Amino acid sequence: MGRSPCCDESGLKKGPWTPEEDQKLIYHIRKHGHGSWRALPKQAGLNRCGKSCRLRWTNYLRPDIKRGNFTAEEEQTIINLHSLLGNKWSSIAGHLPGRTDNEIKNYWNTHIRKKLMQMGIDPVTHRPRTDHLNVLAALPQLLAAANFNNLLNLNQNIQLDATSVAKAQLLHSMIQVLSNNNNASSSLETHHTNNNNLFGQSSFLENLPSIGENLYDQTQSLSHIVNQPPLDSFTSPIRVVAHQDYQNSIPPLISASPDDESKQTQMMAKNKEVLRHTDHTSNPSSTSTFTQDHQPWCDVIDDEASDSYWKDIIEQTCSETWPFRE
DNA sequence: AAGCTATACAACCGCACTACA
DNA sequence: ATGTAGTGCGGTTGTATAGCT
Repeated sequence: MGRSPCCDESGLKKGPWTPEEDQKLIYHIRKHGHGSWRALPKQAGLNRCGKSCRLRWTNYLRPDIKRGNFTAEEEQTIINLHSLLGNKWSSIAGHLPGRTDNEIKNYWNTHIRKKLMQMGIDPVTHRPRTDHLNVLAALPQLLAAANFNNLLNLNQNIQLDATSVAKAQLLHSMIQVLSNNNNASSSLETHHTNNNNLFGQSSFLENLPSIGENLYDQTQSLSHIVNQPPLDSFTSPIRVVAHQDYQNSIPPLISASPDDESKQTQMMAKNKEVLRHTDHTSNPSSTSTFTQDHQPWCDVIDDEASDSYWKDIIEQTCSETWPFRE
């Protein structure tokens, strides 16, 4: 059960590999296989520990490694899988042939994570990074979104796409926050007082309840029509506690109670089970299917870049809440 | 042009686990 | 039952380089 002391030896070289070292390692492995990693450095004439050789080979020199930029599909797959698996980089790598866990981890930390944060998505939870002050800050956009009738014209278009549902869900959740915090008018008024231009109209506060109810009604009726949680209840960052709960009350934007957390945990387990049964191979086609079936909310939004007010909502919400982010 | 800062990525560290003697 | 070797894995660090002042 002990730990390997392989790297404890002194005198072994550390740091970046030289092309000569790479050549030695490649030549040796091609000729003899890696066999025992511990014995390899000596046999190959390398002044490195076996662990270092193994890492260099598996992360960089292996012939089946796919170098170069990640494709949009790969990026999408990573996001989807990360929302289900968390930081299980090796598991994620199993779904991306030719990519290593280290490469995916680095790409996540340097690109995707930042991207999600800029969109107002918490890269850990895959939920919107909002609190009520953010929602308030985004209210100008919400007001614009009150023009929502086009989107929600159910008489004309009963076949709602995922994008519409995602938008409805976002609004729905924001409105819930408003409703929950409507009593906290002191905070609202403070905000209002300090930001006279925030709402752009002095009568905003008086109109707020009716605006909220209107949107609430619309999104509420939408959820009834859809007759299922608006998005995959796990993949969507705005989580739905349970179907019946969703129909009877506004779902919480971010679960706060232990009970909600336990439901979410159950949901996560269920989704992982589904993933295990539907996507347990590493072949690209299954990954592709997964990607399409579980397109996350953030990308639904992203796909609709033309809907600028939605992007504005996300961006402003994000910028108001996390002034310290990159 | 020089210095500073941020970013990206390769490599390392250390814990956990399995297999085996 | 116990200790060691081997390996997997996630987190962290180091370094080269691009971008900015």
